[in-house]
Amino acid sequence: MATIRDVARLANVSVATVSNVLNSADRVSPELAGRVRAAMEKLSYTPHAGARSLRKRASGLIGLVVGDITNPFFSDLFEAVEDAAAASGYLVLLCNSNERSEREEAHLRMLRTQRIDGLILAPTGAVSMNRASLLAQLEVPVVLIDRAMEGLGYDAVVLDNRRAGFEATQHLIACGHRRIGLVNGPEVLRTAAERLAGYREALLAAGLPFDPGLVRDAGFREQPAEQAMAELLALPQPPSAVFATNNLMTIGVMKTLADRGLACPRDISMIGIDDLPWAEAVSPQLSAVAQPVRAMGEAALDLLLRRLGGTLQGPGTTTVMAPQLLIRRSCGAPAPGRPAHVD
Amino acid sequence: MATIRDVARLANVSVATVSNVLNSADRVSPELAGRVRAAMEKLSYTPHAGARSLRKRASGLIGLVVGDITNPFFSDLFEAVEDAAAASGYLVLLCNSNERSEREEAHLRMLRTQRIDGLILAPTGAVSMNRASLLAQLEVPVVLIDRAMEGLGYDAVVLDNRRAGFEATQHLIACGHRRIGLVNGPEVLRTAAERLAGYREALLAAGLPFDPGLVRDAGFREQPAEQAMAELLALPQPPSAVFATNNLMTIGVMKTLADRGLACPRDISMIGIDDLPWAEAVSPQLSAVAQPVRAMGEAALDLLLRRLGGTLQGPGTTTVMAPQLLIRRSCGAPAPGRPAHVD
DNA sequence: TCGAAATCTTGAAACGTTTCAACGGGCAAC
DNA sequence: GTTGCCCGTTGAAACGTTTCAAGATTTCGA
Repeated sequence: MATIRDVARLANVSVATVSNVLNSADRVSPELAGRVRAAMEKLSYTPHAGARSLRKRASGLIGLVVGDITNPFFSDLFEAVEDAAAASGYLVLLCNSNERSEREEAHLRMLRTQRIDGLILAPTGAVSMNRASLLAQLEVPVVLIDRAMEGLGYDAVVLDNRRAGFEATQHLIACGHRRIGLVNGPEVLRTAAERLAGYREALLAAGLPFDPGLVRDAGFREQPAEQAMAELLALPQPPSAVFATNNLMTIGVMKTLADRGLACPRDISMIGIDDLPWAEAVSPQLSAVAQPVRAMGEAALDLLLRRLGGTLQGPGTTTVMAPQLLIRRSCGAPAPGRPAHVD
Repeated sequence: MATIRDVARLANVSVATVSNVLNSADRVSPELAGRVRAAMEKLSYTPHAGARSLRKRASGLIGLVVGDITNPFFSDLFEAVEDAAAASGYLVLLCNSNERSEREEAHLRMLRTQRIDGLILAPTGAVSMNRASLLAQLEVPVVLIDRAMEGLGYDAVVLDNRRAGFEATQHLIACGHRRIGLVNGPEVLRTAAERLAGYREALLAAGLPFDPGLVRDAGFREQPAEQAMAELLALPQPPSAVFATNNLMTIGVMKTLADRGLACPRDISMIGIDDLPWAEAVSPQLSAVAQPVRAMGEAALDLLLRRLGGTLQGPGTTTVMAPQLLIRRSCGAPAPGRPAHVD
């Protein structure tokens, strides 16, 4: 494979000149630049990223670590981040921790040996001390997404979880429901706690009682959500609507409904947080509170780039993004501007 | 950040020795090795991948380029490849071309700059000459997945597409259908052509006529599939079942059905290629011909590693994987061992 | 006890870049 | 015609590793 020396030799210039046309093109005269570019073309020269990163002390790499790339939220996130990063000349290193913190830590180490310039992290579970120190050792800017980690001083981009919980619940109430099941994540996680708070707030605002028996912790996972939904249905007085606070649990809930032959909104209504790519492909089309994933990814990368560029300094900021209520047909209300669904 | 020199200094040995404990641990005496490891620990030393790759002429990086990471097939594939690669000490660089060949080519250049050791490629669309030469310039082993590219001599891992088409169609026929719509990809792609061939073969085997009016090219994409399904429904004599040859088109078809308020299998039956994570969460649960994605990813990586290790030599081989028919409830046949679905 | 062989350790070169100080030549000002 | 400056170009050092030949030490057999 051709090196920069080969190019220099062929173009009859010094190695430094070739490097200059690559990096600061204006420092070299048009004539030489032309010769150099021709030589590069002819040899189909491609610089060696390792060597470059060694000398420049910057790799052009950005790490993105997510819990489950199979989850549409994260794959959309990757897409958004990669697009934005490419526009700024960065390459994104995706790490999939499978929601296991050992894997996540192994990945962080890997990213350190790659000398990434910055990291976007969707932390899985709670913050161990171990992980905090791994992050610190990275010695690069870190932006948290989806879940904030307090006290570490990192920038974060998160959903307005309280509002998401509020709007979903409020919509259900507006559709006439008074007993609303909540399939939530573990309350030790801030996201789950806030979504629950929003739920309670909407109940309160409508003068409805809060019944703890209607809320279940399904760990933000699909299987437990199936189980949780089954429990809710087995209640002496089951809810007439259910609200699942993430997409995995939405699927779990739907599975249980499908198993029982129950249809929305005929038998029970439902709404979830996170839109799903196939939400409009099922009958009835699924209402949801969507996260602005793309915008979140872009915001995170923007924060990171500003830290890298030095434009942004000081303690970490938290960017809160507004959820978006998508009214479709799973809660009994007609979608705006469309005739009601006839069963 | 600590370098190998710092470690050497602290452990009071030479740089070469430190390198030896890192690479060929048995070449160094237990005592020194202990000192060195302690020093590394104390300095929390992490090697510099760039420098290493520069010297070793091997980066430990494997490229994976896919058309759409948002597609469950590809995100599952990434997961499988990453798991297997991690087990062999490789890091996977994921590139998402968004099904645009310019992006794909940009990515290939990027990967060359990174000096990847090998590439797994799910080619988008047809093979341009341009891309063939980019691949050649990589100068590393390449394994194709999902779609083979003939004449380039690369290893490939593909589904037995003919059989997938055959089994899906046969199942529909077994459920009593005689007019079966086919929402297919463009026949210029081998995968689409073969799936069509399987469809025709099943028809033939059952003594049913082949009606070209029942097959549509929806470009393997969702939107066109919606349209195609609408056309099929508008036929004077619409099909009683439809077979979509990938997951995106399955969603498109379902959307059209949902829009029309049509249910499976009550109003029309359907089956798709590619299983979907939520196939069991919808009513009725969706039958499908699944690709063994994990096994395919592992096979591809295995091929790659064997090329890298020199165990595998000579012209490229093609590994054909068997599809798996998942009978659920969207075609009217009762799932085995379960009572029929009552509507 | 000596020499040879085996084992461990190390200095130095090399990998492909970027960067920086220094150089040379042309040109304007005096 | 000299001085000084600016601009484009370059040689060489440095980045953090691995590798290899050679040096040092130990082991063993004769």
